[in-house]
Amino acid sequence: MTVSQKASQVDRAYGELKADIMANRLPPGYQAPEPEFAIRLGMSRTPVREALLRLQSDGLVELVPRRGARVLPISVDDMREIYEILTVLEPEAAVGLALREDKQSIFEALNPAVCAMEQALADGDLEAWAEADGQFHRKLLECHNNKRMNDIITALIEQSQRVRLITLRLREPPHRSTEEHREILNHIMAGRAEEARTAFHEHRERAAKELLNILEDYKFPSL
Amino acid sequence: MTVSQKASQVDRAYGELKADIMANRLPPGYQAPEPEFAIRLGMSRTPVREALLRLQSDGLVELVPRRGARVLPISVDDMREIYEILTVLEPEAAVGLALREDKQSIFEALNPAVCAMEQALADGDLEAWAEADGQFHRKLLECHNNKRMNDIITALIEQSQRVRLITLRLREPPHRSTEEHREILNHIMAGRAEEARTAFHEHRERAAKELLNILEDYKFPSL
DNA sequence: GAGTTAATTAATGCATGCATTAAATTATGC
DNA sequence: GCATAATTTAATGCATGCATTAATTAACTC
Repeated sequence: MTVSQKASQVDRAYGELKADIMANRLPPGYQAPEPEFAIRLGMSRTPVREALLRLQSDGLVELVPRRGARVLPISVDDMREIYEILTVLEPEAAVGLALREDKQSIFEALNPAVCAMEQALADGDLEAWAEADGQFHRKLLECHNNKRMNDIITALIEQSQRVRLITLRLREPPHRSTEEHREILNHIMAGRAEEARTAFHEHRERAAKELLNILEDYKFPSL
Repeated sequence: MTVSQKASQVDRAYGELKADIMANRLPPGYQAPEPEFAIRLGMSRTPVREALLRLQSDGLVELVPRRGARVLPISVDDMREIYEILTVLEPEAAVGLALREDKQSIFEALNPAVCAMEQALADGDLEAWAEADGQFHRKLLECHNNKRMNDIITALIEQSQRVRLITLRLREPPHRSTEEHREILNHIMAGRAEEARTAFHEHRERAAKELLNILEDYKFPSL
């Protein structure tokens, strides 16, 4: 059994604030002094501050001297930054998997996610699709044994999560994207490392372009 | 003039500890409880803890519950992780520069560093060479406008800094490496994006192999 | 009324104290 | 002796208090 590490106040604060931010309950731009968060969470400033510092290093929040913490908005430029990194790092992880021996475990980790995407697409369930998509990317990283890369990518995805949530409904049903995932998995399983890289790279590139277009079209002030 | 933001205790603690770690005055594996650092630095636990948290998110230190903070050793596997990321990210930054319009400012930023490397090599001054090398990589990132990428790479380089310091003397004079830098700069200036990427990629790959070989040959327990 | 200065308010940085609880140490039983 | 239990020690998590200082508001002069 998991030794349910009774969560510290810091963990609670971090978890709740992060969840609130990601779900847009604490919208981008929201700003409040530490004491306010402390009251809201029913604890003293000390653990709250530590949680805010973590969120800051996650890139979700900014601590502005004298004015408290501000939930960071995400601009088009931020998305560009994020996608530039994702488009080279994730494909590299895929390459790593393609070169691995124990393909079976990889398949077991990734195939369910791809199947779930296909199913969700057929059902027209966008939420489920997004969840499965996230699953695929998380599992892929998990299989690739590079903790640092995993952490980096995870943080970037979390930063861009809110934008993706919003744009999810503004785009066409993700047929293409779903196929690409299947294709990437096939390349990995067949050990075609460079093909896997290219496919993944194009996948992210296309996604990035699509997203940036939407953002520019709709002229979101900041998200 | 710069409004010399009087440094907070946290900044001081962070700065000193980081410097001590990077210079191996606090050697990898060194572990001490928070109060000890506090005494050493002549301040209370509060700012020390915050500094340690920062160092933890930098990947230089680990906070072990009940046993204080431990300076993280770097293993061969860590170096692999780090170089896997660097070998794809930095070349991407070089591509970015190769595609830029304002080549002049790029040249002005990077050329001095390459010249310094060439000079230091001629002088047989390894320290100066390493410094110039660092300079080149820092400037390159600075020119490329991707703050996130900059932060990520900087953190990774800092993590591996100590190892590089040690291995610096165990390798051949860096003729090849110096030439590669010149070559990369030439590609960037000529707008040959993909060539810049390849050259940089190979540069990092070679450096990584060299380093990993040394580490394996000398069987460093952990650094 | 505009601009300046004084007074007030409140956020933060840091120190400190204390309860909790894990480690370490000592004592105890077999 | 060795294993276990009891005791002591000490690190940490968190709350709190206070001095400092930036923002804000009020007062005041011209």
